[in-house]
Amino acid sequence: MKTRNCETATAGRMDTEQMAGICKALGHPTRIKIVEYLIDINTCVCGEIVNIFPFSQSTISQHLKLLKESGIVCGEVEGPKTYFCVDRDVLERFKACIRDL
Amino acid sequence: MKTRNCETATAGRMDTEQMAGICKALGHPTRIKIVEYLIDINTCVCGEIVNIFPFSQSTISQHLKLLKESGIVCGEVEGPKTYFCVDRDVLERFKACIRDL
DNA sequence: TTAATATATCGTTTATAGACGATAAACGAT
DNA sequence: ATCGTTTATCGTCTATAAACGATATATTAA
Repeated sequence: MKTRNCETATAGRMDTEQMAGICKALGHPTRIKIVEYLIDINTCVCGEIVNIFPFSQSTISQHLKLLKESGIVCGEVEGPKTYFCVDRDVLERFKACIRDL
Repeated sequence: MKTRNCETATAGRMDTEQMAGICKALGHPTRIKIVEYLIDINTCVCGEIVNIFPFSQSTISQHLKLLKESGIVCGEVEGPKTYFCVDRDVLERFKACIRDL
C-alpha cells in the first residue's frame, strides 16, 4: 500500500472559518471515529469503513464527503476505488489552533 | 470581578460523544469567537457579547445555550444577569483529546 | 407598585444535517 | 459488450440549526 499525502500545504495560521468548518465536521461521533481510524490505518477505501460502522454505504459516503469538504480528509480516486486519508498538514494546524485556545 | 469556576471536575477521559458535542458546539465561527473571548476575559455577561457581534440578543443567547449544553461553557445566574465562563476543566480535557488524535 | 434592565424562551422562516434505499457512474475482468 | 465491484449522487423524510422579532421572566431601582 502506498503512503498517500494530500500535500495541501496551505501553511500559515488557520482562520476561524476553517477552524469552525473542521470542528463542525468533527461534530458527529461517527466522523470522529472515521478520522481516528484513518489516522491509525493511514489510508483506506470507503468499503472498509462501511464494514466497521452500522450505517449504510450512502451514509458513510456522505460523512466522508463532509470530512473532505472541511479539508481534514482527502480522497484519491484510483480506478473504481477512492483512497481516503487524513490531511496531516491540516490536522496539525487544526491541533495547533485548539492547543492555542 | 470575581473569578468564577464551573467546578465540574468529571475527571477522566472524555468519551467520543462528549468530544463530538464540543466539536459541534465549536462548529460555528461566532461560537468559537465567543469561547475565545470568554477565555481571555474570564467572565462576562450576555450583553457584553451581544455588543461585540452583529447579531441579535436572542441569537447570541441561543449560541450561549448551545455552548452550555456541550459543557464547554457554564453560566451562573446572579440577579438579573448571567455570568458566563469557560469550564477550564472541560476545555483542558477537550484539548487533550484533540492533542492525542 | 411600577419601571428599567438583563436574559431566556417562543414562534416563525429558511437552510442544512442525518439516515435510508435506489440508482448512476467509473472501472476491471471476463 | 456485459457483469461485478466500488463509490457517489439523488430523492425523500425527519430533525436540528441559524437567524429574527416578540414576549416572558427575574431582579434591582425608583
